Amino acid sequence: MAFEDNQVLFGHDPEPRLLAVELAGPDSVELFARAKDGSLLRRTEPLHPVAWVTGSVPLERVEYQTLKGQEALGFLAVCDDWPTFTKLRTALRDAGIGNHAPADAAQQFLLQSGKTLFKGLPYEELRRLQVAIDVEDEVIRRVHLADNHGWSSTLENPDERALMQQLTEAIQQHDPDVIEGHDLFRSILHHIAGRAKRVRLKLPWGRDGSLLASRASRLQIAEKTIGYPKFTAYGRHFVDTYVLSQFWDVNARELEGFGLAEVAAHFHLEGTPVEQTRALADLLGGSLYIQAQIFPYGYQDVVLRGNATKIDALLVREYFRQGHSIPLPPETRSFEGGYTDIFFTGIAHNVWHCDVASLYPSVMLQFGCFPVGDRLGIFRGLLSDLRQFRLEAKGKLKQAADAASRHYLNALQAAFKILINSFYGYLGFAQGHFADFEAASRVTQTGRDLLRGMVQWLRDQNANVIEIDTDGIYFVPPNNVEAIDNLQSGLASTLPAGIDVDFDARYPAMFSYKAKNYALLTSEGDLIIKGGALRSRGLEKFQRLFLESMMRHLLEGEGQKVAELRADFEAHIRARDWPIEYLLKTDTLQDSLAQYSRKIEASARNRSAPYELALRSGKRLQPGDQVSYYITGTKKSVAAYEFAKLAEEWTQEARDENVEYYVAKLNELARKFEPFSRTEPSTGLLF
DNA sequence: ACCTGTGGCTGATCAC
DNA sequence: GTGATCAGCCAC
Repeated sequence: MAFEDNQVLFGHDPEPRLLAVELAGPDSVELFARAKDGSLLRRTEPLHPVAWVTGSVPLERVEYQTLKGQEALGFLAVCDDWPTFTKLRTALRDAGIGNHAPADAAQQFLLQSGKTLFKGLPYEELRRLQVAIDVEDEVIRRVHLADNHGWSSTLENPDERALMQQLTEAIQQHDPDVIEGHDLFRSILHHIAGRAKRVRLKLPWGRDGSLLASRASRLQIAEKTIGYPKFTAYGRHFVDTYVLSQFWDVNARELEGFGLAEVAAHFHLEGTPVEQTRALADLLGGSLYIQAQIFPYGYQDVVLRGNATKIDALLVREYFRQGHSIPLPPETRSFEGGYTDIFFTGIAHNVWHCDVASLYPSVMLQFGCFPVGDRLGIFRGLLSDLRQFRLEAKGKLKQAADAASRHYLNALQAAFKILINSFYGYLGFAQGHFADFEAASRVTQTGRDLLRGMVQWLRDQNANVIEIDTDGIYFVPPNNVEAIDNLQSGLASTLPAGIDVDFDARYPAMFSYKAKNYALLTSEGDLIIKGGALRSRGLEKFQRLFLESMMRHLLEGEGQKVAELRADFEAHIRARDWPIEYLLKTDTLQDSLAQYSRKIEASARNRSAPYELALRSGKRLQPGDQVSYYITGTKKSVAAYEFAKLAEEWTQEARDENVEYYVAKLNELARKFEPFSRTEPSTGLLF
């Protein structure tokens, strides 16, 4: 059976080639689909929005159904139409009645029908339009367009109003399913909508001729909350490659900045901005196209919603299909996480790494850590199927001959991986209806126990354990050939069934600094640096470069060269002959400027340079925006927020960077690592 | 309006 | 100076 036939995962209605769902009338949605001959199909279907409720409020045109089981959200309120649904939501809130009432029509329809977008529609058949704009003095001068079938065009018109009119016509004529752009929401569409309003031009970008619309929204990406205007156009999806880049970097942490030029350079993408945008969307968006076939959300929302939320929607869809009640999200409580420890700091040689293959998913399945409220066992079934599917997809990927199926299978396995890895997080997700903090706690407890057992076993074999973090161990193997031969099988035999350990890498040398902070030298001579203290973007570039060179010296047994390195860096700072980029600090704003000011007013936070600069310069910066700055003055101790200047204020002529301040920083850094460069060139005695 | 989790390190600021 | 606190970023 193909994975696509799994109805819990891909939905219980296999209707193929759907493109979009939109609310078309009070009680109907319009469905868009791509016919095999390439034409656009449209039809309407009825929609009766539903809400899950703990009790009822009397309201006309609302009918209540009793759901199976004993969970708190035990009734389904079925509304005649959308206005009634809106009234119901208000009434429920006013009456303080617990409920779950998804306020998105496409989600409602997809959830109820079991349909999803894009099933059986090859990625290439999606009509994607890429947009970029040239802005000079706040005025839009040119619009660059391209699509995924080889067409491209640049619109240019000194009359801005006419230019945007041309753009609108191009969109209507080209009729894309997806509009892609880099910083599409916060920059491109924001500009276009702003300018259009100014010149009193309407933007009928919808497939029914309706106008481009927007509302303020926020995006949670790891520790960052990014404010943005969420634009919508009827029958189309907006995909922002800036957002894709942000999500990608949560795991990679490799991007210095998030502008198109920087991101494209990082991925070695050639061509014009629109071509780079398309390439980025292809590179980072593959799994989202699969996700759209799985989750009851529009494509645009699949991109913008969090993984735990999407898993919740899968569970709710299946409970709806079975007419079963669902729990309210449980009361939150904190719980302990992974086991992290460090047993040796300094330089070690011949370092091995082993880790437990997908620790948390394995623990959940082998130790039965599942949501207590999931009476139908959907969570367990999904997780177990997904694991199986991912293995199968990877197997097929190995055998796939043509590029298109390789691309598809790779996207498929990537989507499965993302989902699998989100299941543990879902257990501790405060808004998850089936969240279970006890279960989450058992998962991590079991993980910690397993790791402790592994560490003890390795020590019993006379291995030297250096550092561990959650599911992996760095260690120096015993000095005994037979013991080494049996290390992997021996360790494996101590572990429970279903818990597999991989010995996945060996390194000639490791610099172990602090927990979650270390550097590895590969046998190819590459340096792998981990941890905020050693490679954070919060550090100035010269500090990162110093650390990198220093660690290379340490790992290559040339610690004596570090003193020279420090002197060289100091000379450059004093000579002021580095580009200013070496001295810039770049911070990402988390608060809005107004929030910052309020907090300062209330003494709820300290002053900080990037916010002060943003306020002083009058720039309208939002959460998620980055500010690059350097420190001026002459004394080594200065309050950064008083002496900071924006990067763009710096000039070659003035060169007013604070030399003493940066030299002091360099010396502080060198001093911190000085003990490690004094270590004798290793004789292997350390391990 | 939106949200997957915990653990750990560092620099900046500020009260003492 | 020192310690506490916050913000930011990173590992898994």
